[in-house]
Amino acid sequence: MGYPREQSIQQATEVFWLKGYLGTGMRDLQTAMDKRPGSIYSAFGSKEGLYLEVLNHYTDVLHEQIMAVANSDNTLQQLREFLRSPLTVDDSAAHKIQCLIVKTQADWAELPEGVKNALQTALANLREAFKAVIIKAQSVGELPRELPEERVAMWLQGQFIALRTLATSVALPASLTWMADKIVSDLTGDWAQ
Amino acid sequence: MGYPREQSIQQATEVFWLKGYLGTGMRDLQTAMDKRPGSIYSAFGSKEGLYLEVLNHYTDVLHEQIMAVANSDNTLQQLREFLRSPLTVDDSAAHKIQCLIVKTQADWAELPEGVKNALQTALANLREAFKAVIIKAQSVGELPRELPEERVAMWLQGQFIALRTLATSVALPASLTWMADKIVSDLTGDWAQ
DNA sequence: GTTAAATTTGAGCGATCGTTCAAATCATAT
DNA sequence: ATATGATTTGAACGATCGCTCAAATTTAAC
Repeated sequence: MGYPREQSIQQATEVFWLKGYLGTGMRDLQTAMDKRPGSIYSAFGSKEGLYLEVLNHYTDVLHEQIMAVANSDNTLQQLREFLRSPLTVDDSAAHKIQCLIVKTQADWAELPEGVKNALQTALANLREAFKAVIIKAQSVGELPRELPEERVAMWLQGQFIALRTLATSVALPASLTWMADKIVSDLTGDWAQ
Repeated sequence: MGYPREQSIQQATEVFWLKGYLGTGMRDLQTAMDKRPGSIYSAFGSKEGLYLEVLNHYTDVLHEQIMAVANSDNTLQQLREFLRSPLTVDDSAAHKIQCLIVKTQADWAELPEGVKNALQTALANLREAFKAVIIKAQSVGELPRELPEERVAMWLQGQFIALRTLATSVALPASLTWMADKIVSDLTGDWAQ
């Protein structure tokens, strides 16, 4: 029972990531998961319940990726790789570039209360992970000690969002790689190229 | 006939901005515009047609704001003001912070082809306006001549998107003002504060 | 004041939405 | 083999979706 559930969540993730929360219909999910409505509802309760599990899984994966940066040596180098990595996917996975949280947040006014809360929590969790990156970079001497960590973490999260959003509409990977590098430069504080 | 049409577009803008393209129903628009369906359809053809006029109007206003920065003296100072300005609206207008184009783009996979094209065009137009700001700043000596203008314009558009997106979920205006200032600092190249 | 054209009205169309639930099927234990 | 519980099925519900169009109303011209 455990494994098929994980698989269902991943299939549902594909759909929500492609179509958004409002744009995804239960029938889309039924097709992607190859399950009938009663089955989905007994397992997840509602469209909202299914989305919440999808969001949790998505956030966990992203959180781990960022914490891997924070736990590495050469933090800034790993951060640069992290920022660059999603910009090279093939066209068929183009919808996976945009941050799922930001994408869902666009439907804010129409979302169930539970989804709104989960989005806020997810954003805060990821901001904490970015903060861990900052602090680690400070501890290894790659960043100055006297930074306002909270604000820099928010700024870094904003840069991540900007990169992922631009990547959905800007066709040139070289420009995005350039921007990823500039972000790291702006983090350290000198304008390099 | 001309003026009421303008008024209708503004009322429709409110709804689309609050609820997004998919989240907005014709009945929401009928209520906001105080018109019955046949009237709206004879004037705008379809929900898509109405949205396209809304998007055009929104883009025009934003384009003018950015060009006002480009046409001012003290370009970077005006840019800072422009980046700061939307972060101080009251809560009832909170939905007007997020960029309408980015918000609509989140529903990408489910949008009519005409809306997709219009979004791409709008983003490109605004990027041109940001580029005009860069070039003006160069011409008055506030930025170095040898910048890659296209990429910096894309970067600046990304910063704008990041600020507006963060502002919808971060409660502290001071942090966002700090970030707006950092954006201008990163544009000139030195890490101030 | 009458007429013709332009505009608005609002009931209602077919399609799709999220969801339910009785019945069928599958799994497990004895 | 058979009984029992867990799971899945799929038809169908009420609500809402974008949209249509004949009828009513408003506007403009003479």
